[in-house]
Amino acid sequence: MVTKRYPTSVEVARLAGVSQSAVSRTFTPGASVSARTRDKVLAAAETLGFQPSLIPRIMLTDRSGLVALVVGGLENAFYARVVQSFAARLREAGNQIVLVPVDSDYTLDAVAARLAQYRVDAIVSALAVLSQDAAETLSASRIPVVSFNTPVTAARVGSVGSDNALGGRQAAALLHDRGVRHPAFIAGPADSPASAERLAGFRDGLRAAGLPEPRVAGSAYTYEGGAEAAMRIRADAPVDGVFCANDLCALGAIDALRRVGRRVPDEVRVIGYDDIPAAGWGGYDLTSFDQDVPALVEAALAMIARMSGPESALGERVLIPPRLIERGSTRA
Amino acid sequence: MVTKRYPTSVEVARLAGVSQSAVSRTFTPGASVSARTRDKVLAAAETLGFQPSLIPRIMLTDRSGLVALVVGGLENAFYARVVQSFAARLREAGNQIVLVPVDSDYTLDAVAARLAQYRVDAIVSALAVLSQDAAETLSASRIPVVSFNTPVTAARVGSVGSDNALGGRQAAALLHDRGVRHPAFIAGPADSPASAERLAGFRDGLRAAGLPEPRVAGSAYTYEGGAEAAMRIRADAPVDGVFCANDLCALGAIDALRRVGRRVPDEVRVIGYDDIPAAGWGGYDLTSFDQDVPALVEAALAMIARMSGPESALGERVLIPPRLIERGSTRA
DNA sequence: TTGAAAGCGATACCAA
DNA sequence: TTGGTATCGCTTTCAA
Repeated sequence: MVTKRYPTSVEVARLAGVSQSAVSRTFTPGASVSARTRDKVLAAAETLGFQPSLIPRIMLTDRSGLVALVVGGLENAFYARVVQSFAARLREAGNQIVLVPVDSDYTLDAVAARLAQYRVDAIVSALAVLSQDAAETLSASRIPVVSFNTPVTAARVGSVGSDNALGGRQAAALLHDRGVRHPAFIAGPADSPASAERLAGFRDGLRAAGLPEPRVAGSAYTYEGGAEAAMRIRADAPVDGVFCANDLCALGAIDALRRVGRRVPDEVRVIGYDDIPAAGWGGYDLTSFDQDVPALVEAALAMIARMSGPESALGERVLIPPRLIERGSTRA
Repeated sequence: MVTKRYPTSVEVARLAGVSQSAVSRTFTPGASVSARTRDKVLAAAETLGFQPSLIPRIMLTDRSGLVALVVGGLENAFYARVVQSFAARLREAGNQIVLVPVDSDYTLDAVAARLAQYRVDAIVSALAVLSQDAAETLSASRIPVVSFNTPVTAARVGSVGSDNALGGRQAAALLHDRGVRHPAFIAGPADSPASAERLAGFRDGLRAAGLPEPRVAGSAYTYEGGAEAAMRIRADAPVDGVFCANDLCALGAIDALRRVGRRVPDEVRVIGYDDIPAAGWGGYDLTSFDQDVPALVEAALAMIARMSGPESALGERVLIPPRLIERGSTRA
């Protein structure tokens, strides 16, 4: 025999000697119930351990109060912070987070369908890379989608991101100011739009400062990737300033450079992106860009609210200016 | 006017010219439908963009397929890994994760009620500290609860954790072996059971090795906390070996010690716990304990399965032996 | 203020 | 293989 798990409003009503409707009203803020009835109901509910189910309400309203957060790579502290920030704001709004960690785009199709079946109210993709195909799959679910740091064009899909080009330009200006003559860029995955935008801005800034084209090496947005890329760049040419697509890469690069005897920042200046906690740690003291996660999250939620209305905002994009956090890794 | 968000099986049935039951069967694996009917249904479903709702099924079965994961401090890479590991296994089982980041115990009461209303199938608490009160709140929800790294006693609440005492003993043995004479322990928060157990084991091990009682300083399981604690210990006495309650503390301690000119590992050996990625980074090369997250997760899921049955396992506890990962911070 | 009754959108059983 | 119908636990009219 299957154990009955939850008491229902009917059982509470029976115990309290009132109608089921009375129970429902007691748990509906602002409904009209007499104090006497309410007390009886609450007493009965207490005895039975009754918690009104939210499920029927979802059925009635098609709104679940669930917001899906699709993430890859929580090991990057930046995304951990994004999740925390979302969580805090969504909780204030009474929503729950459905976390969907994803390894690659491949699993995203199945995920989108599943989320639709749960009637989630919105999907936030915090994937470093979101393919156009995947975006369209999500778009087809008719659920408002906001993509973090990946501009995509599809109906009911908006995007919010750091102003990467601006950050890139600032990085170039700072390195120039610190006397760098031979700049390099350690990129993220080839298909990462954020990395591409940071590089584009970096190039613009270098050009404006009269500096040469940067050496470029790709990595994987990871510590190890940054270390390898730094070695490839170094074998290539004399480099005295490196802008990295994110902090994890930058930390790997710093360690790799030091391992082969290059001094940071004395011989090579390094800049990262994200301002993760480790950037401030003793041995690194990494100059970086704070993406302003709270502002990003705020913008994402506002966009979702707009898209949840009858008319669907299409392809909207919001950029948040990053804040340069200067530390020791760019000392002149 | 409210926009209708999702097409229903009735609408699909009408369009396909079949009964609603036929639609349901088409989407029920292993149900008997003729190929002809199924094709008509699928075509209609495709046109309308129909995805069968999971909500009615939850109502019928009281099983949502939702598992709640309560976490504090995702900024600790260890918990990020725990979440990823859970996610992977739960997805295989067809479950979704409801992520509940929590700042303190205080919010946990509201959280438990909310989760009960969503009819989540289980709750996993990966909080570093779970008070007895909070455990009882969760227990009262009648939902199976598994607590990570925090032994608690309450009905339907089990716990899974690293064998912290064993780790502590191994840490003592290793330090002794490396010639340490003046040991210290940097603890987590005063109410953290994991920290207390690691310390207890460490004390046992030191005693067995004929070493003196360790100096002890509390911290907050953070980088900054570890740095401060290291300074307090140092002001106190000559210390040449430090076992830290977790890696984050250990990294902070290493940086703080080096800042004041102590050489690690030459003058002071350091051991952490968790084996987070940063432990392997160049400047640190921190010896640590791998808690074996996959095994912990496996054990937690098995426990949940047992508790979901009719009879509720009470206060069960499973310990997983940690693996010592020796690196440069404990070179003799 | 209260109770009765009609849905919400699926599943599952029953006859046909 | 099919279609009709009861059912899950609520919220929401509608009368009383």
